[in-house]
Amino acid sequence: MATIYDVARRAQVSAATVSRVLNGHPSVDPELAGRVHAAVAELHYRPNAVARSLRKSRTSLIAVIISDVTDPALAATVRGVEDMARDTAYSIVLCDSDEDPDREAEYVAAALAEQMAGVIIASSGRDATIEQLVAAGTPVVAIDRAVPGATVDAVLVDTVRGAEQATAHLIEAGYTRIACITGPPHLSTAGRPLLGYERALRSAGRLVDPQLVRFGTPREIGGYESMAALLRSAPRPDAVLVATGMLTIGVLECLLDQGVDVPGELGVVGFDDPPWARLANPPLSTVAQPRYELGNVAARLLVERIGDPSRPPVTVSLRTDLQIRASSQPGSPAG
Amino acid sequence: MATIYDVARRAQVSAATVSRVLNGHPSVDPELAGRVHAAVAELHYRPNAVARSLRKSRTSLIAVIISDVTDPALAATVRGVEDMARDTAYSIVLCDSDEDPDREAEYVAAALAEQMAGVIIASSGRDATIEQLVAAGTPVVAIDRAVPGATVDAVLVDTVRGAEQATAHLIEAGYTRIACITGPPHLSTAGRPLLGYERALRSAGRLVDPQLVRFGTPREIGGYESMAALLRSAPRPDAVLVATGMLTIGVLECLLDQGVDVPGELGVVGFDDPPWARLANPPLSTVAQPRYELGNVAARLLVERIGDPSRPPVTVSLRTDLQIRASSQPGSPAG
DNA sequence: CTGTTAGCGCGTTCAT
DNA sequence: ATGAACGCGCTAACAG
Repeated sequence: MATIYDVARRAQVSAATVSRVLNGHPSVDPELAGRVHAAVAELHYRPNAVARSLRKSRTSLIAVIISDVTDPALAATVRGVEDMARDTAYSIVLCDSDEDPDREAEYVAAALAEQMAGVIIASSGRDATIEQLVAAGTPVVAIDRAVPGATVDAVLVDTVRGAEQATAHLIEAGYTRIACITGPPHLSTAGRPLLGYERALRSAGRLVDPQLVRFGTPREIGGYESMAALLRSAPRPDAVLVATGMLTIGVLECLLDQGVDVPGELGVVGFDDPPWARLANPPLSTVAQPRYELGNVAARLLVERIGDPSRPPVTVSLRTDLQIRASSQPGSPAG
Repeated sequence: MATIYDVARRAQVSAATVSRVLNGHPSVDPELAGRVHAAVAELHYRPNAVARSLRKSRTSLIAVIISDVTDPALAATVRGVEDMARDTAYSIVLCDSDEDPDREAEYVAAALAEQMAGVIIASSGRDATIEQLVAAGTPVVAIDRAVPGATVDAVLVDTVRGAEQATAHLIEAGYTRIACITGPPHLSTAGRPLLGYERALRSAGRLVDPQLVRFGTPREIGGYESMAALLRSAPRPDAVLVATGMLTIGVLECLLDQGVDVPGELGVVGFDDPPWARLANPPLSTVAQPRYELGNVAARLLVERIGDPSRPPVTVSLRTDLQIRASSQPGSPAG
């Protein structure tokens, strides 16, 4: 590969001048600049980004630490980050942590070692991880999680309100024993929908029955098992709110296997609004989340912070959108 | 941040020794190694990966260039790459090209500028893109696409056979006017399933009616529009094979909107086998593809090639698995 | 086995 | 406005 010195020689200038031209430094003789550009083209010169990064102590890489890209909601978020990153000449490094704090810590360590420009992280909850980044002066944006002390920017979805609306809808539809299946209790992403669920019940003068609240393991299997447990309990619930898209799939698989009639025997509202929600049998009511926008906003905040590290941290909360379909309306024709 | 010299000073050794210890170089006095490790711990020293990369003219980054990570099939592939990459201490840089050759070229340029260790690419078809990588000596693995001249390693799914089996199944189920909706004609990923479809028809002594073959634009919308066009045509098809997961969603949306009875009025076999396939109304028959494994194998090949650039290129072909459900069996109870 | 030296390619002083 | 010199942090030669 040609270096900046090769270009300099060919253009009859110094390497410093080549550098200036390439970085759009203002005061350079147009004549020389022309020669430089010509030499660059002739040699197919491409600046070495690694050398530049070493010199500037900063790469143009943004780490995105999430649990798993195969979760469609997270893939959408990643895509939102990437589109913004591209516009601002950053590349993204994908880090799937599977909610494992140790793996998350490894990725954070890598981000530090690689001198990444910033990190967007859906933290599984160990505060020390984010603190390490902050301590190193690396710009961070937390997603899906409020950070205690608000030391960093954060972008989240108002799942409290989303769950509250969904639960209110189920109550209004006439369901009386409404269950809630959410994620592992140690994740804050699990607690927030639960809060909304409880809030709606209380607003309607209902009691919260602990028997009807289940904390599933992540992914489909958690939804499947939690639903199975609920069906075995007595008395059975007559409706269920499921707090993530992945859990929702497991719940529906369980209901299919058990031959439960939806929405007659059991009303269902899921989370996330995948394209197949209306193709399901019956069409599935969901709490739609702006996952792409979440990533996009997070990336914007990160880029802003890289540009101005002293800006006070902000927290952005995005709203959900309740999509009512047949699965939560007992009066409508069943599938 | 502490540098290798800080560690050297504190451990009373030279920087070279520190480097040797850190890189597991064989012959170093255990005594000195101990001092180095102690100093590393005390200073919280973390090697600067950028400096190392500059020195070695190679980073530990692998670029994964695909069309769009929000396609679940591609997300699974990316995950397959990442798991293998993690095991071998690489990080992955995600590049969504949206099938745009220009954007793809940009990402390739970035991979070169960033001195990435290798590239895994689902190329949209411009040969020059891959050639550029090869010319620069960057290890490449092509996925979902055979490369002319077999100059690089490739991993693909035998969609020819998958489509052939699916079509044969539709014929056997009694359908007589079987249509095929595939991707844009300029993508080789579109042509291969088509080939299998035609092959199955010919084997059964049927003619291939060009009216029944549609090349959709990518994503759901392409499936929707192609299906709508087929429904307007006369005589209508009585079955359809859809060659990608994203197109399949669009097709099903169209059928739902048009109130077409599946599988009675129209039999459907889709591609990819998402968890929701059995939750659909009616449960969807699909050609399941080993997408995770595809990425995993591609990553393994890439790592091998990085280790031994002279190894002759290989092409690996993975098999599909036909999942027969209600959508392609007119005899079974409709949804 | 260890230390000294050199240089990966670039951006940025400091002079001119 | 331009060029010379230096150093970002590390590892690979080479000596010893």
